[in-house]
Amino acid sequence: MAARTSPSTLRQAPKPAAATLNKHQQKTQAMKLRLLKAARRIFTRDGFEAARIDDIAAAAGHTRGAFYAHFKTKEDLFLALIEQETAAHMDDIRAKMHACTTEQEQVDMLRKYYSARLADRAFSILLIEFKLYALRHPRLRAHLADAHRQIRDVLKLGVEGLLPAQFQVRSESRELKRVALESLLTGLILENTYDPKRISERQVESVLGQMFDMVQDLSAS
Amino acid sequence: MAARTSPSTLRQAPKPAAATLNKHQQKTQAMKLRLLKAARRIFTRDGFEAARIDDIAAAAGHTRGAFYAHFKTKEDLFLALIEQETAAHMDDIRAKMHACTTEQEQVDMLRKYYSARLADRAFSILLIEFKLYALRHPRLRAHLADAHRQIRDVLKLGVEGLLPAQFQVRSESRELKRVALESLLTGLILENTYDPKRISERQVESVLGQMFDMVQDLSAS
Amino acid sequence: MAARTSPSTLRQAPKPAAATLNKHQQKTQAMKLRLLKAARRIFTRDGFEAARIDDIAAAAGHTRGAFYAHFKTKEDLFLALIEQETAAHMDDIRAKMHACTTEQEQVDMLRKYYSARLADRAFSILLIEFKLYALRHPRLRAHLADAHRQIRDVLKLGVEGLLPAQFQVRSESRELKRVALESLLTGLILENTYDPKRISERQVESVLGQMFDMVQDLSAS
Amino acid sequence: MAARTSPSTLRQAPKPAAATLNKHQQKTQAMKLRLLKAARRIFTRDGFEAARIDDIAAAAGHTRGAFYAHFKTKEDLFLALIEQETAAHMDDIRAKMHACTTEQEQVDMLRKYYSARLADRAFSILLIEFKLYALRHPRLRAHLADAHRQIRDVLKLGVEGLLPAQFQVRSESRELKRVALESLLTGLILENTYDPKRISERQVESVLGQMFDMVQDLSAS
DNA sequence: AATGAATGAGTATTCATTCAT
DNA sequence: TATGAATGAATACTCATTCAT
Repeated sequence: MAARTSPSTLRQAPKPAAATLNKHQQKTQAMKLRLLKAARRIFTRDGFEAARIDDIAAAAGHTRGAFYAHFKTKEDLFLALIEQETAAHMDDIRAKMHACTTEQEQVDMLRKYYSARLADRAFSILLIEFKLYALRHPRLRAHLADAHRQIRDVLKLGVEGLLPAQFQVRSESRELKRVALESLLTGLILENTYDPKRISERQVESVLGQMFDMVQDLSAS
Repeated sequence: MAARTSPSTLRQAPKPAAATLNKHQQKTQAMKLRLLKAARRIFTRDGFEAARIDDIAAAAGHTRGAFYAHFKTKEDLFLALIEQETAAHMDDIRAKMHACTTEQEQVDMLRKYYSARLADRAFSILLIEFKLYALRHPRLRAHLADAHRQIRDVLKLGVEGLLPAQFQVRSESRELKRVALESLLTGLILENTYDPKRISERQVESVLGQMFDMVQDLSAS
Repeated sequence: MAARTSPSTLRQAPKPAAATLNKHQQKTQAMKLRLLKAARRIFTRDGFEAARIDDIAAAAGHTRGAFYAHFKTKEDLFLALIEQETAAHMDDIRAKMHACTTEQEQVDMLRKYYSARLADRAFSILLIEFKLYALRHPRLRAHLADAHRQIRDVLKLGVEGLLPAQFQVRSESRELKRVALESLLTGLILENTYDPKRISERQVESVLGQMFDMVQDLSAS
Repeated sequence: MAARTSPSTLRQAPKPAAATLNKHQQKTQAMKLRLLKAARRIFTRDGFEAARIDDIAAAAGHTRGAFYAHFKTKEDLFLALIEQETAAHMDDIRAKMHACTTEQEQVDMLRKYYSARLADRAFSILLIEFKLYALRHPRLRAHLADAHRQIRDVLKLGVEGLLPAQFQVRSESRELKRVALESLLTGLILENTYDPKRISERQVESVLGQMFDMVQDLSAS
């Protein structure tokens, strides 16, 4: 019956959760993770639209039916994947933040983070494709964007307060800067992947780094 | 029939071209243009994959058959359209540059140009889709990127020397700045269209404007 | 498990039956009845093909597994339901017959019975669907028709002798009249449900009533 | 593009119609008829729901695509088939009417007509199934019933005035009698096909004949 | 050049049924 | 007996492309 994957599914109350899982639930959880792993592989390889459920299920060592026992639709799976990825990113940032002692270290860490996403361009491109898909399906767009935003919001809470001063300004302004950097990153990755001769990976990194430094001067409008 | 539209098809030696065309050729050329115009409308409305040949042909006042008499495939039409549009954009910039008398006017013109593209977001999105399509079809990617670059290069020659001082630095640096701004624009348009609640059109314009001003400080790497 | 439900399953030797049932068997029997009740609701609501096992099981307060512990297949359940209902109808008539004291009362009762079936059109339609299903599955048809007829025959015995004079003629003739009226009812219900504009419920009742009165003149052929 | 088959498609203005058809149109018409013939065979063999478009197309010597060039959907095809059959029946009645000299002959002819439909029970059963299908798809029901009614109405016009006196009463009453007889026929055919032991074909014919005679006394309600 | 009939590839999803617990 | 994860069969319809005129 594939319970609708809510943003919190994978991040339930930490205490009882993992501990309380009986054998059955553990198996279910494992299967879900296997499917997500397979989905990431197939989605990044073929793109969201071209990816076939059968391929994903097979990549997870099962058949179609198993997939539908865990996810309602292909979109649902994609959202779950985004959530997982976003959560992993957030956890990563959080961990690294804790390891920083000075504010400068934190700034450097964040710059590195954006640069690092270049290494995972396949996922960034997948995200672009998904947004395009949403745009072309108006009835879904609002719903998907909401779900997407919700995922970000829920996970962001855990990072709050850990960011260095210049990212602490008004929340609104902070978010705007983040969007600007992410959009730039998105655009650069697309261009670099489409035509590496026009802009190389090194150049993308350079532009991104400089923009990262400039962004502090951006004023919310 | 339907010769594969090469990048130069629409931009042949200007002088003999129109003159030498007999009535038959003129008719053919007119039909082709009508199809391209229709294609622009349908492609931006529905996207590449969802756009139907029938709709495009109908929008041009004909049926399928007419389409196939002028273009080999849907992809071929898509490519021709992108090429035509890219060329048109470049021509547009060149023309406006010529109309500028002071350096400040030129800077203002360029800022306006970027802002203006916000108004034609449908085409920007189609361009994203085009690049994504190219990425998912490796055999085409290199070819398309080359053709695309070639168009830009040919047309850029006419713009050279017209740009204001701060855009004149090393050509390489100038091109990098342009790519950075375009990428930012692309990313922002995508995000704004996908989720206007995350970043509004006004905010996109603001961010873009500020980046436009800052970009002079970008150093080529 | 789940023994194929034979026509006699629910009508075993009355005496030892209920008495001999131990707690376990009683529970089982109760569950079975709950499932049949749920099945009636779902089948009449959705039709045989569209009805989902999950819905039926859920309507009975359980899950799939419980269903398969009691019935071999969906078809098996369908058959059991038809059998139960047919038996119930016959029992109903018999009981009401007993309650009649004059011949006129009996005739009125019968007329009411036919009218009443209009109120339960959902079941009449399900019965049509059942017969159609049987027709499309030749291997089942003969078996089902036999079982169906057997039920009628067994239960009819109890009604014999209770019918008013004009229904007493030769049993063969009586049965023919009954079939004619039932067939007319079936056809009218189907048409009225399909297109109430062609024949309204009031008209159905009127036609049925007149035919009921005329039927005495029907001669067995 | 499969023009929506309107009730008049097959019965256009008689004079210019057949004559004006050019080779192309004649071919198209022939293909359509071939598909209808195939549809009748497959539909009556497998039933409406179970019949596969591919099978129908194949039976007509073509592939799916050819089918969709002539009919919008399976339902559309079915409606076209009903129209064709109804038209054929009407034509048949009309012709036979003309051949009658006395009123009594006409009544006998009509009685024979109803009896004759017994020979085409497969089609009657198909009609039952289709109505059931419509019932189970509420969003379609009204539309289908309307289309169905429209077909009957259009074709009925041609028979008007030809019917014997007792069928001439008020049109409303006449229609009700017709529905009653048809419903009875439907119900009897279903029962006879489901269980020939309960009511034989001979008995169906007998019952039908007697009802036919009685029907004159039916009063519209 | 243009028409339009014909081809045929391509797939997410539902659900009855089974099976391990 | 009951659960629920997993299996796998089954199918109408769209539309780019081709081809006979």
